[in-house]
Amino acid sequence: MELSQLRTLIHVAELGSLSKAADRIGIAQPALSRQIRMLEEELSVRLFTRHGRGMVLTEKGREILEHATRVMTELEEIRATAADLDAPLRGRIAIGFPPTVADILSLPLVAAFGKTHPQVELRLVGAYTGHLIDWLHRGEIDVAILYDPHVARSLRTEPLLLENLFLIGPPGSGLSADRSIPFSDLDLKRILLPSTRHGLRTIVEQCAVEAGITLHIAVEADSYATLKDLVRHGHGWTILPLSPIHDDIAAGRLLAAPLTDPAPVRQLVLSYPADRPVSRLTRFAGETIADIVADQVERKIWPGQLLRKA
Amino acid sequence: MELSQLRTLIHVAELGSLSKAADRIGIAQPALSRQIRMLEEELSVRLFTRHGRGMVLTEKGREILEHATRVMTELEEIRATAADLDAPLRGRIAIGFPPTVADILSLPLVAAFGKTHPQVELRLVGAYTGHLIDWLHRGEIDVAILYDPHVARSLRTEPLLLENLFLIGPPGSGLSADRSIPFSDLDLKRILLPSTRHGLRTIVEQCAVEAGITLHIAVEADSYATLKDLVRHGHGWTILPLSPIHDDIAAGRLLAAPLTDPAPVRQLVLSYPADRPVSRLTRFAGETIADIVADQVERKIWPGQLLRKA
DNA sequence: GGGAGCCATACAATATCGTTATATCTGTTC
DNA sequence: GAACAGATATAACGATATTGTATGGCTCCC
Repeated sequence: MELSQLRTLIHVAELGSLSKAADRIGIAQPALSRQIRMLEEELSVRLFTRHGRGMVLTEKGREILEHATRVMTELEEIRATAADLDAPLRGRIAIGFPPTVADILSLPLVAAFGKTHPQVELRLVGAYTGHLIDWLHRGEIDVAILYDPHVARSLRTEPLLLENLFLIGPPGSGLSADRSIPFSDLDLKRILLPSTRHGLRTIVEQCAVEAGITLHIAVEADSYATLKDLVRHGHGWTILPLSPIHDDIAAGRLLAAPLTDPAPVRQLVLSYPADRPVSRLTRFAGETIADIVADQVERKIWPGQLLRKA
Repeated sequence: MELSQLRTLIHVAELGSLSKAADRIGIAQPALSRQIRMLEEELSVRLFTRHGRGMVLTEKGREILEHATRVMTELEEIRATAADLDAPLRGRIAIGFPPTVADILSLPLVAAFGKTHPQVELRLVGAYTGHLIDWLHRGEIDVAILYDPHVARSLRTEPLLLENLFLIGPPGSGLSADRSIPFSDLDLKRILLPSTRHGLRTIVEQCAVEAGITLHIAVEADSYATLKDLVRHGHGWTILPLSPIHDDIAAGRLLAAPLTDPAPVRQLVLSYPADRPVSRLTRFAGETIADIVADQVERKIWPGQLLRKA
C-alpha cells in the first residue's frame, strides 16, 4: 500500500472515472488503473465495480475510502505539527467566495486577520462555484465558501448556512421585509435573473415549478450590479440573497420581501481539499469565516439559518 | 512523504539506531538514513538529534511520531476492513427516534433490513431527545435521530433535515396546504401545545416572540394523539410537524397549513456516539435512515428541506 | 591510540512509475 | 444493427526513484 494509491482511490471514488482522475491529477490513466489494480490485489478486495462508462465504489471500497481519508487527515496533522506552532501565522492564503458572499465577508475577514495574524497575505478570490471547485482541486485556492455542490468526496465540506432568497423591487413597489409574497404572485411579472448556468437560477426555476407558474424572464444578466440597476430603474423584479443589496435597502434604493410557497433557499458550505493537508493557516481562515457568518446571521445582517457543524 | 519513511521513523525511534532498524527491516542503513533525511527536509524539521552512538527523537519528532503511528493504525484498519467477510450483517442494533419520527420511518426501515440483512435484530426505541442522548452515551442505543441538541462533543452528528411545523386545525377550519398563515394570526387563538420541556414548544415560543405576539396556550399535552384529538373536536389549534398526522389529513379528519413570518422549523440530525467505534451494522442503519428520509422528502410525504451530509 | 559502532554521502544497480500504443468493452446515437 | 464515443486494461519501453555497495568521518570505549 502506498500513499499514491490511497490518493488515487480518493480521486477516482469522487469522480467515478479513472480518465477524469487522470486529468485532474495530471498522470496518465493507465498508471492509475494499475495503482488501483495493485491496491485491490494487495488487499484482495474489489474496491470498484467497472462499467462501460466509469467505475463505482463497492461497499467495501466505501469503507476503505473512509480510512484512506483518515490517513490523509493524519498526514495533514503531521505537516501541521511540523509547522511552527507558536508564532503568529504567516504566509499566503487564497480564499474563494461566490461574488455575493465576498461583498459581505471581505471586510470582517480582513479585519480579523489584521488583528491576529497581520503578516498573513490574504488573497480573496471571487468566482462561481464551478470555478472555485476546480481551483480547490488544483491548489490555487486553499479554502472556499461554495453554494452547495453535489458533495465531492475529494472536498471536505462543513455546512455553514441556509440562505434565503428575496424578491427585490424598486422603490414604490410596496415590498416589505415583514410581508411575504407568495411565489405564485410572480406569475405575470417581468423577472430579471442570471443565466441558466447560474445556481441561483436553477433554484428559482425549481420554485416556479413547485408554485405551478411559469416565470417571464425579461432579461438575463449574471452581474448582480446590473440586475440591481435594472430593478432600480423599474425594468422588472429580481430574486437575490440580501447580502449584495443590504446597503441599497438601507439607503432606500431597493426594496425586498421574503418569498414563500415555496421559499427559495440555498445552502452554503465551507470547502477544503481532502487529498491535501490543510495548513494551520487554512484552518484558522475556515474557523474565522464560520465565526463571521454566525455573527452576521445573529445580527440579522445575513438572513438565513445557521447549520451546525457535523 | 511516503509510508516507507513513516515506517522507518517508527522503527528508528523505537530502536534509537538506523543500523539496528536496518537489521530489523532488512534494508541497508544508508537507505534509512536518506529516508529520514528526506522526511526532515520535506517537513523542514529535525526529527532526531544524532550522537556518536545512535539518534534520539526531538520533541517535534515525538509529536510527529504519534501521527505516524496513527497512520499505521489506519492502514491496519484498511487491511482489517478488507479482510472482513462479505457476509450479511448480523447481530442486534437499537435505534432511537423521537415519537413522531418513529411513526414515519419504522415500516420502511424494517422493510429495508428485512430485504438485505434479515438476520439483524432491530430494536426501535421511541423517546424524547433528552432520553435518547442519555441512552446513546450509555450504549443502550447505537444510533438515534434527534431533534437538534446543542451539540454534545461525545456525539457525532450528521444533519438530516429541516422539518417544517404546520398549523393544525379541525375540519371546517379552512386551513389549506397552499395558503400560508402568518404567525401573528395566532394572536387570539386557543393554542394547544406540549409542555415547556418539549423542544417543539421552545421553537414555537421563539416564533411567537419574533412575530410580536403572545400565545394563548389553552392546554398542554405531551401526547400528540391527545393534541390531535383535542383539535379534531374543536378545542383549539396546535402546531406540529406533518409526519404524525399525515394519515389524519389524508382522511380529512384534520387540516394543516404552513406558517410564515416566521416559519417554524426544526432540525433533525443522525447521532452516533463519538467515543465508541461505530460498527458496520450501525453505519448501515444510519445510511439506510438517511436514504429513507431523502425518499420521504422527495415524495413529499415528509415536508422539509434535506440537508446534505458534510 | 586504536578499534568498534554509528551516521552520511557518492555512485551503480535495480525497481517502480509514467507514457505511449493499443485492445476490448459498454453505452449512445443514428 | 452499425458506427462512434467514452471508458478501462494490458503490454512495452523509457524515465525516475529507491536501494545496495563502497567508503569517509565522527564519537565513544577500552
